[in-house]
Amino acid sequence: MKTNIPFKRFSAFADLTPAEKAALKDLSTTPIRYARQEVIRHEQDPVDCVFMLNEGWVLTTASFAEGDRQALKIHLPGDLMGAPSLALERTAETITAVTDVVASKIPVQKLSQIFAELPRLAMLFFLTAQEERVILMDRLTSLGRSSAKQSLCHLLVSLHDRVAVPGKDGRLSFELPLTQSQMGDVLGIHLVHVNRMLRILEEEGLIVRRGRDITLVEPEEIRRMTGLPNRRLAHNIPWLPPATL
Amino acid sequence: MKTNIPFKRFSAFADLTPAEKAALKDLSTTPIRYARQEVIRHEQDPVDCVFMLNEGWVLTTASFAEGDRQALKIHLPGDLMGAPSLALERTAETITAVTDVVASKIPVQKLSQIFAELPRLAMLFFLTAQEERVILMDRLTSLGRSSAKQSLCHLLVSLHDRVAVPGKDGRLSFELPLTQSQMGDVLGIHLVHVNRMLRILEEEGLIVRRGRDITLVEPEEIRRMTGLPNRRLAHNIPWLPPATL
DNA sequence: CGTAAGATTGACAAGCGTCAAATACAGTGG
DNA sequence: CCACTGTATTTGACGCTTGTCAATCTTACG
Repeated sequence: MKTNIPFKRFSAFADLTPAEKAALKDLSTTPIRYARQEVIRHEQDPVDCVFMLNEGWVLTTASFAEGDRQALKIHLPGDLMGAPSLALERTAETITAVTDVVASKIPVQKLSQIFAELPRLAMLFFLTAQEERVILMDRLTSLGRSSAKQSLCHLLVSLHDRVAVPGKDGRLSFELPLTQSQMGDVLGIHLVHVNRMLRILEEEGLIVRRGRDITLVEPEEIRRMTGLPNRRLAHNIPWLPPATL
Repeated sequence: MKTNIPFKRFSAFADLTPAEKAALKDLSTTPIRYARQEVIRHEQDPVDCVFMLNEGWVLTTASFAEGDRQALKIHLPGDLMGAPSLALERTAETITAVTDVVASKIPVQKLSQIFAELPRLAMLFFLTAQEERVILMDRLTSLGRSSAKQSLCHLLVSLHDRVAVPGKDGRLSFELPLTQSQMGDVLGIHLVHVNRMLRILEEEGLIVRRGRDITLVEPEEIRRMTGLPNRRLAHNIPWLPPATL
């Protein structure tokens, strides 16, 4: 059940036809390498493309007054990056490489062409945007209604669900390349408090940390603690526009 | 420069052709009336339509543990409601009438038809979803990085920008049908604290309240206090798919 | 081996939540 | 028109979560 990395999230909604796969492959230009910490696109820049992330972790942030910033999205390979700014005159988000990264530009004209020629694919773009709204809505709920500890749990299970793979001991674990400061930017709390909460979760035996590796010992317990419902994506949506072969 | 209320936000991005206008008009079924406080759609319901709001104020919320809830969006006439849940098996959002409301259902099949036949309109739906993401991102920043007072300012200017009309004294003011408890749901703070912050803003001479009417005496000062940048929507986007006449 | 970035810890202060009670207001029925 | 009743607003007191400041310790890396 392995799919092409780019746009892998589309396959949740529908199986792509050859024509659709070809169009997606044709979408991006030459992949570009970015070093750790490098800014891929800065906020206030003019909008002329979106990005497809091929390798590495990327953080999208909005800057607030005086050095404070809020992380808006943690991007993993297969993610479309920078799309929200399509609606704006100037970019709202700074896109920064967390690790070494490979990404490719997608010119807006190419996106437009998809909408003109492959309506079902266009709908998948639309649905992915709605999915991102749901993710933001859940984060808003987490930030607004729960404690820092609960928000941290939400962050950890979300990442766990996206990237965890079985380790030697059979337990699911993953490498977390974010600094505690960056996690604070995601959660809207200060790094000192991130550290406190991580220590508490570790003392409670819910997680284990070794270097950058993190293991959720009790993933379902942690998920319960978030206070948020489990979302299930729509699959094989029956009402999509007809597929182009 | 008056436009049809439904989908009025589309006109920010492009001028609609007659065929596009006709398709939008054909989109919704018979308008339905909902009384104040009535639930239009409950979370966990199956997803079979979205809604167009024609009249009144609507609050979209997600429930958290034990009576706590987070407001995700304040809907005003012309807004598409319930779209994020299109990506899900079950609805994520409870849609509730704040005032008496008129809204119409849009079956998903009709939406699909638009994508199949009117690519430029499809792109406008896509861009509106991205705009909503930006709005959520700014709210996330506001919640995560600023004080309750600043968040409240953000809420007030946002509503001001959307609905304020000149009053007798020439100042812009508007009717705010939300209770302080509902405002707390929006801001992720408790109603008691909403009240405190409103009083402080009033003591500072930044706002004036009379019943449900609220006037921003110093709108630009309040906007500055939010700490967020002014966003400007893209206008007359040059790269849209060709229009269908 | 030296340096810088990140992690950790402690002490204290501030913002906001929580509880509780009083007041104002709107809608309803007599 | 008024009394009644539920809902929304307002205010005060107090405590907990989180922010802030500062110092130390660890790790990564040249």
